[in-house]
Amino acid sequence: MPRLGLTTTSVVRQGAELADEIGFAQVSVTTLARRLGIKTASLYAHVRGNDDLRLRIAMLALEEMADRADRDLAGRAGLEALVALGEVYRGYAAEHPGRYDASRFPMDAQSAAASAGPRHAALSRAVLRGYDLDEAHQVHAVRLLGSTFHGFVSLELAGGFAHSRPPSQESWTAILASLDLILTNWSDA
Amino acid sequence: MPRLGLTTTSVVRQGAELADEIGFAQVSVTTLARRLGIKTASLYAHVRGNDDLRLRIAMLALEEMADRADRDLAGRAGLEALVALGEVYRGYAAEHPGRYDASRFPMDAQSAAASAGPRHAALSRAVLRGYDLDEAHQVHAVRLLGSTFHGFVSLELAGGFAHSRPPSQESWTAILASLDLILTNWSDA
DNA sequence: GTATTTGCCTAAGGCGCTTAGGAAATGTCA
DNA sequence: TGACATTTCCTAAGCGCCTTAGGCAAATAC
Repeated sequence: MPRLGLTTTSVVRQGAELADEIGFAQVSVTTLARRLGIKTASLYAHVRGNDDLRLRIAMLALEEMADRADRDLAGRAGLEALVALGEVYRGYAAEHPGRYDASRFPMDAQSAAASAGPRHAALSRAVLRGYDLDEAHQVHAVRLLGSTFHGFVSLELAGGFAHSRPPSQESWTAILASLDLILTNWSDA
Repeated sequence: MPRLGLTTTSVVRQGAELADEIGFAQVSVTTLARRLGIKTASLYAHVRGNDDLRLRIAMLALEEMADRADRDLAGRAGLEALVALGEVYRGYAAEHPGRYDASRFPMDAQSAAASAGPRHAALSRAVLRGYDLDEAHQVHAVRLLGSTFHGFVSLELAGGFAHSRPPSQESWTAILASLDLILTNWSDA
């Protein structure tokens, strides 16, 4: 029997692909093994089990999004940076819906700290540097960005805007403009 | 063997209770049957199966939230109504985390239309009546409210703000004020 | 070329979801 | 009240998924 030369890394990457194809909820050691053409039990050489597999896919997705944001935010500030960061999340969710869902996988504190989660908070703070917020307001602004981006993207992904006009892109643009307005005039609120 | 006199309604209500206690993800015909003190197979007299049970809990949660909003929005307008609507979702999630998670259960178009989902859209539009938005802008504003409320609440529920200062309540207040600012000055954006 | 490690296998136990069919409690109507 | 129909809950059984244990053969180390 020929070997495939799988590693933990490659198995997790294939798991992420599978998530994009059939949905993160359907990804398991069994469905992944089927796709890889091996027996389920064989996967246990690379992954501790079902939860471990799903957790690793989640970590991969968070890393990929952070990498993309690092790249797309370089050299941008203000509204331009805000739009770019939003586009990272929305674009990633559109291209990799399963991975995006995975990134919402609930993690224990240990894994969360080791994940790229903290990088994402730093990315929001980087965008906010282009606005004139003092330290006290900044935390709230970070949370506002996180809430709005995640909220919009997950509603869109779940099909919440699918059967209504106008297309969600218009709302997305309007919402980014609104956020810019808020951040510019934060002190008045 | 004594009968318990279960009905579909009572079974679903107990399922919702169970979701709040152990998390919606853990709710199934098996865990619910255990809690009710009956055999798993017996539940199939009241519910078509696992998915049906979870769907019905989701519909119940949506109805309950809409009822609560109807009650709390009565006689309020403007910022007051905005705060009240936000409080409905955040408060419901705090009191009934499992039910709130259930309300995010992905539904087919058929069930979504039959659910209280449309009532929620109407509730947002009711709040927006207190602001001076023309029809074209209103859709975007509805989506902004939905995104921000859902985004914040689900991040908070997932523990996203748990290990950071200041307490999320402060951010929530700040975010509501921001939304009010946006809605008041929407035309300028 | 031998020894070790590693990748994938088969076998098997346990549990959850679901269907089929039976028995007892409840409801209906003369 | 008593006969019948309905409903509720049961046991039994099949299937699929998750996981562990142990074996064999391919790759690697020396």
